[in-house]
Amino acid sequence: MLSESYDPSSLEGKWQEAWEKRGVFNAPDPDKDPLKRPKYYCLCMFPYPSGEIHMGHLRNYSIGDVVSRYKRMRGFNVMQPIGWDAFGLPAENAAINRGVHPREWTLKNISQMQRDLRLMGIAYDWTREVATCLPEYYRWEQLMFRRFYEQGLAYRKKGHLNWCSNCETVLANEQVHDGKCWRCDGPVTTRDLYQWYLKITLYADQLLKDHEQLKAGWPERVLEMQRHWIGQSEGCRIQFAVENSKDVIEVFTTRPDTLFGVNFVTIAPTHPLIQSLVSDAGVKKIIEMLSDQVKVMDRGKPPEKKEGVFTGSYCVHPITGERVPIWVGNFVLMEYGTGAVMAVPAHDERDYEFAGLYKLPIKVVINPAAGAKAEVGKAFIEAGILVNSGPFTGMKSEEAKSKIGEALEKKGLGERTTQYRLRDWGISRQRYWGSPIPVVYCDDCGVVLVPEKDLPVELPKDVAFTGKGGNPLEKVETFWSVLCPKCGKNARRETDTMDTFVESSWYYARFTSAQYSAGPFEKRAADAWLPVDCYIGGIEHACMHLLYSRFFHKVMRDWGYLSSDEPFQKLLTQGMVIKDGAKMSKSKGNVVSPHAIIEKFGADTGRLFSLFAAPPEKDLDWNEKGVEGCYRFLGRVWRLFYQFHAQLASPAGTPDLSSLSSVLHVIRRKAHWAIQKTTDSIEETKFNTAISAQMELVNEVYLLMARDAKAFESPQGRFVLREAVGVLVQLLAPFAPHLAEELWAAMGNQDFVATSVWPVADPKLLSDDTFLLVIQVNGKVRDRISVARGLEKAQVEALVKELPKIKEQIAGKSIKQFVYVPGRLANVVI
RNA sequence: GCCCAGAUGGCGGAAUUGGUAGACGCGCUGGACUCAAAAUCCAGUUCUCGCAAGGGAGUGAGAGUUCGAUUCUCUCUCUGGGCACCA
Repeated sequence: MLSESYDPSSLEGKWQEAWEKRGVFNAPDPDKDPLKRPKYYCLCMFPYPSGEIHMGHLRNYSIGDVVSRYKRMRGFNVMQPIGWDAFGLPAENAAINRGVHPREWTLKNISQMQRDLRLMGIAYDWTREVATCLPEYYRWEQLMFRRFYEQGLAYRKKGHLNWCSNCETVLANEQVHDGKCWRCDGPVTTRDLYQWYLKITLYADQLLKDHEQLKAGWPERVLEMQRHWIGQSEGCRIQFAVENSKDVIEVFTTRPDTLFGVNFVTIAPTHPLIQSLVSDAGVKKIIEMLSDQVKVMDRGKPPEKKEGVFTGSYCVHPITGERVPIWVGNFVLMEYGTGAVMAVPAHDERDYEFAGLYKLPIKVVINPAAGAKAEVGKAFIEAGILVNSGPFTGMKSEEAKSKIGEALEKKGLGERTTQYRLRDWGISRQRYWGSPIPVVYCDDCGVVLVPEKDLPVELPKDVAFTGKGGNPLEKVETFWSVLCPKCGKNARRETDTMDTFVESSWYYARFTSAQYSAGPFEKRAADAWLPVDCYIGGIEHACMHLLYSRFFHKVMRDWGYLSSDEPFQKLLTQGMVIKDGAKMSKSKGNVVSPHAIIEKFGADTGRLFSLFAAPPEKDLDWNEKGVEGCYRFLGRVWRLFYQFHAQLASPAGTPDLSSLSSVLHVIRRKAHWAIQKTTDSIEETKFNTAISAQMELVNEVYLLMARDAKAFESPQGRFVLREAVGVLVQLLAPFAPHLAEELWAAMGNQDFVATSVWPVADPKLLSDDTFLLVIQVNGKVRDRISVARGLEKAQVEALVKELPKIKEQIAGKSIKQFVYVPGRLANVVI
């Protein structure tokens, strides 16, 4: 028995329970699906369990839920899992600030957020839930680390690293924002530490090339960002022998064609050869100064002005044999290329500026090609024709690039290579709350992997969190004091833990067989489910997470763990939730809690608004009035249904539909139009327009009700009404699933609307015999008439010319042209 | 500085990809219902001139292509995001 007014609180919990009890959203593996449906793996980026769900989550999961509920109704075997990205710094900070153990804090947050997600009614397969902080999960990561190491894909090196003294942890370059720690905003200094690295650079080429496979499903701007992040450039490594020394300075250049224009070589202040090249103590000091500046630059800020100093040493030009002075420049980065550049001031802007600053010679070796022009007082950086370049004079830049490269290769003084901007991924973190790196250091044996049988290396529970003095694990002797697995002597366990991006690099694969206990995941299941068909999350992950997981996927493929090349077929990046012009955040005090919204209006309303207010990829402006509007719409649906629920409660029979009254015909057409529009909009991931189509359908029915209340009483009227309302309920099901389920049941259906078959529009009801012809004169709309389809241009022209309004316009003027677009408009050009 | 994205009523946003600009929602105005209010239903709502019929302007600014431009091209301004002396 339906209540008179829409009361979400009385029905949402009921349906959530019913779905879960019947396991409606639990997906059998595709190769074991009794219904043999095609698979659809829909995944939202899993949350960090920070405590409460926020609006960004509500939005993210509402989007994912529309996709997965829609696909299910379209006949797919949909798997939408959920889990927890549960390692990370906030838990450790909570331990420091509030004395709660990170594990307790995290697990408590998880159970809180599980409740929240259930309240939202998201269609999750809870049987596949994972939490990355549990040994059942991270043990496999340790196993994979072993493989990385065994295959030379993991290595240790001392690095010049960003150090946050606040968090007492190393930060990746990309985790430093404005010279501050991205998480705590504390100041960043530098430190030299041994770190574990994963060789993502080895896959740079593939990560770039396989963009080809992603073109159709990923937003172009994300690919663009990754392209820049990987930063491929073709060029040459060239060796400049240091005069009177065995040392060699190697440079990388994308312009070997300008080799004869080298006036000097500039090396980074942190270049390893500095000590041997610079003798004078005063000069050393300046270089130290420069070196400090480069450290600043490493953190994201270029030096205000170029500075440099002559080392006093020379090197030898690889082809001409000329003496080339060696300078140190504060703008040369040790991290990119070789830490040294050949300076060609005539054809490089930075070198030009530097040469001007220190009054260095500028030798022109490229002339503009015919038609092009060089500007006076500037470097000519484009390609052209070589001059003053010995045997290469007269060649075009492109040709010279390969010819000079060849010549260098012959002499053994250079090679053509591809250079990447991408750096290897440092994964060591000096933190407690992460997966231990399964390594032991032995004085005799060196680096020794923890044997597979001893995995997982579990985090000790009894640890003190003071917030001072580095990683708490270093103070747990029972943890780090171990016997060498190889020789049995006293040894020391690695106390660094892994970057949490490691966990999120393969969780999507774990979901395919979350309970599997013989490996990270079962190959059969992974191959059955992967790649993820639709991956949904924030654009901020464009370069880090989305590159790391692509890298992991390829490595796992090469190990034979799975067979696909790419993890995510389609990527949907969603915008931020904004309120009063700023991102919703605690610090800004403009947070609206999803809880409050669910309590006041129900989950359906919250979901609906987050989908209606903006298309997914755009920022969403939170507006309480708009939320009320969505609530009103659902109420309108409810009242419409309530008014007729006696008629709607059972099937309407099959009356003759060939002679419908015009109002009923209009309703039918609108219902089928709404099916088509909603379907198209969802396919294009424009959920806002899908919802507006449903609103239009409701408005149409209301209008008829107001004008001809008895129209629905005839057998045909009953049929049309039931068809329209039934369609509406189904179209609404991915957006407002609880309400839809309630009304579906009230229509006498025994199954769930969630598993019902998505309606299909009747094409006959989508087109019309006539259309509204727009008539323009010189491109300006002057009239509109309804005309039959299929008229010839001449017929239309005759028709148009007789219209009084048009006659008036063309009186006394000659017609230059008559444009007719069938089905749309006519334009009279006078 | 470089790269990417964007700019449409009072507001959030539509527009079949070159063909009626402003769907849908919010807000506002008026009406019905009510003793009244709320809720609900109906109507109107880009600006501007006009009593009206009707005219004019209009998608950040300026130019261009076209019968026709929110859509394509160029220049500029602003906003958001990313990267940064990348050789």
